[in-house]
Amino acid sequence: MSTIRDVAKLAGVAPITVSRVINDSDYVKQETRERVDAAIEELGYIPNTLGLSLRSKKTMTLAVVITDITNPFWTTVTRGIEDVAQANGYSTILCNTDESEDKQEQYLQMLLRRRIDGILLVPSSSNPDPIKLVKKQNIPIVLMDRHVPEVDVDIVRSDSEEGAYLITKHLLSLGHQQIAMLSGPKNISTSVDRVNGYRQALQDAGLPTSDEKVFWGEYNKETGYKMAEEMLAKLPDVTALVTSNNFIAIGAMKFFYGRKIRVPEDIALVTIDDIPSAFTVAPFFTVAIQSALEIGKQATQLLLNRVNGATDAPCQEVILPVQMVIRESSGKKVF
Amino acid sequence: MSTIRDVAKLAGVAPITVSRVINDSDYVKQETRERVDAAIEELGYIPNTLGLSLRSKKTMTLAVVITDITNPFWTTVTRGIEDVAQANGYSTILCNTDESEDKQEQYLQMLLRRRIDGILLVPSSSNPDPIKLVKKQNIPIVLMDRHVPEVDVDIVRSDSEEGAYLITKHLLSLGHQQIAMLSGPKNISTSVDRVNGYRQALQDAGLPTSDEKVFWGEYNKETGYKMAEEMLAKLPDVTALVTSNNFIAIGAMKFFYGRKIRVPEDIALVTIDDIPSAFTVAPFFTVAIQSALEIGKQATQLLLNRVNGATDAPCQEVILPVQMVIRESSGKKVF
DNA sequence: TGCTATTATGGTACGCATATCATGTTATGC
DNA sequence: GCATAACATGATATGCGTACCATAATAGCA
Repeated sequence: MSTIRDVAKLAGVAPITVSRVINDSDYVKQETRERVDAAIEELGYIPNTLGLSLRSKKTMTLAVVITDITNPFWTTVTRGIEDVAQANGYSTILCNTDESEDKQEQYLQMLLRRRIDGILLVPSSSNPDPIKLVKKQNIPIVLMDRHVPEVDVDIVRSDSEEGAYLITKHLLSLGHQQIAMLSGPKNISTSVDRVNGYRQALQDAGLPTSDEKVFWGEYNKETGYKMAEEMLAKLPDVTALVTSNNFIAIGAMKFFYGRKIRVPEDIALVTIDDIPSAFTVAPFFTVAIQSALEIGKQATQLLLNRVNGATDAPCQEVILPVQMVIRESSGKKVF
Repeated sequence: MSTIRDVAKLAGVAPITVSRVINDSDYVKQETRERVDAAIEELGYIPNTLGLSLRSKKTMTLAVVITDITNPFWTTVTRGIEDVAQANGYSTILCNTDESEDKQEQYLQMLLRRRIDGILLVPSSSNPDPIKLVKKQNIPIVLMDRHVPEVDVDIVRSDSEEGAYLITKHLLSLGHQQIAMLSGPKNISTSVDRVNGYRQALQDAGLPTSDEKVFWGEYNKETGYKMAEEMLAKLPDVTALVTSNNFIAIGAMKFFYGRKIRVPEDIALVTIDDIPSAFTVAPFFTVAIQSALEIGKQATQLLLNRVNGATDAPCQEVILPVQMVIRESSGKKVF
């Protein structure tokens, strides 16, 4: 692979002149420019950004660290990130942690070694240490979706608590009194927030908020299934269900389907996080929708402000509103 | 951010000694090692791979260029790639072209500039030029899923033709004679192959293979919907449908659902590419399943063989078998 | 004791693009 | 015709980690 020196030699100029032609950064005589362009063409020269990055201490790269690449919610966030990054001349590296702290740790190390300019992170747990490590290296970082205690850091997230509150209230307004919650992990803030929103709604309605109605699991279909099973065994009187994300909802649905329990006739079901329309024939779930694209865009904008040094303002928390969409799964009024 | 020289100074040794400690690459006295480790710790030193890559001409990075990050088929392929890459000490950069040739071109340029070690590409069209460009730079490249004419290049793909052949034959075996095909784009090999498989099955059954029964669209839900609509208007006698991928199938289903046309009672439907179980309550489509994970793994293995210089064998084409799974959407025997 | 093998450490140069400074040439204005 | 501005090109140094070569101290052995 040829270098700028090869091009220079072939064109009979100094390397710096080639650089000037490529970047259009200074006076170059038309005739020289043509000679250089011809040499570039002939050699198939492609500039090497490694040398440049080494010198400029800029890689023009942002890292995106998400927890589940198979969840369209995150790929949509990623799309938002890519759009804003690209528009500002930045590339992105996408890393998938599978909700594993170990993988997250490994990826962060790798990214720091590569001197990427900034990180967009969905933390795989509430452990603040990995974030502290990044901050210590003075690499700008913005969290998405989940907050983490003990660190001062920019974050863009949806109002999980409000979302859960809204959909729970919707169930209450339909007349349900026995409402259970199938939640995500205890060490992820969104799970906790959503449980809190659910509890708040019950409390505001003057209903008890017993711990036994809350089930903690993972953000996936399998534990959704298991939690629904467990719930039914323990609490046969439950008439409505709040699930903490789309996969849990599908898992629960699968369980009910297998047991010939009808949704919403036998049990009403609402969830947070929509199932992307590409996968659904007819939207069915009553949901609190987070605007994934917006999370990605705003987080990236925030990050770029830091990266470009445009801001050294104190860290901020951007909380985006959620939107409730009422569909079939929550059913009609029950009295 | 500190450098190896800062560490060296603090530990009172030469930079190269620090390098030896970090990489465990040569004799270092225990006591020196401890001093260096302490200095690394104190400064929070993280090695910079840019300098190394510049010198070694290895970035230990593979690029993954896919066409649709929201399609779980591709994210599963990506997962397979990541697994094998990671196991061999390579990182991956994921790029999403949205089926756009322009975006693909841009990404390839960017990747070449970064001197990534190899590329795993799902070509966004049958245009061989972008691939020729990469080959000209001597960067190993492996295609996935789709073949492209006029270039000698490694490729790992499923047997699309066979898949379409199998599911069409299944429809024939159930007694259907009027079978239409909703296909992907004309300039993507998988679409063409699948149409060919469909035609072959009809031909083998002694049925005509008229062009008007084949509809060409995009690999997404929207054109699936539109093609179904168009198909019904033009060919009301059709009793069964082959769709070329999962999103087209869902789009068609949505159309039938809106028109209260029952699948499979009123029209049978089979497709290629499964809908991942995470999104489905009860699997419904009769499908020809491609093993996405396997495509990713084998493609990466092939690529790494080239990258490590283990092989300069002629390019090969790996064709993986597809598996037919019969479910409800194809219905029962009709006579 | 003297000699080779092992252990331990350092100096220099390199890869690539460009910032900075320097120099030379042509055009412009009065 | 001369000073100044605009145009045009180049030499050198830099960032970071390590390959390569060199040196020195210690250990092992005859």
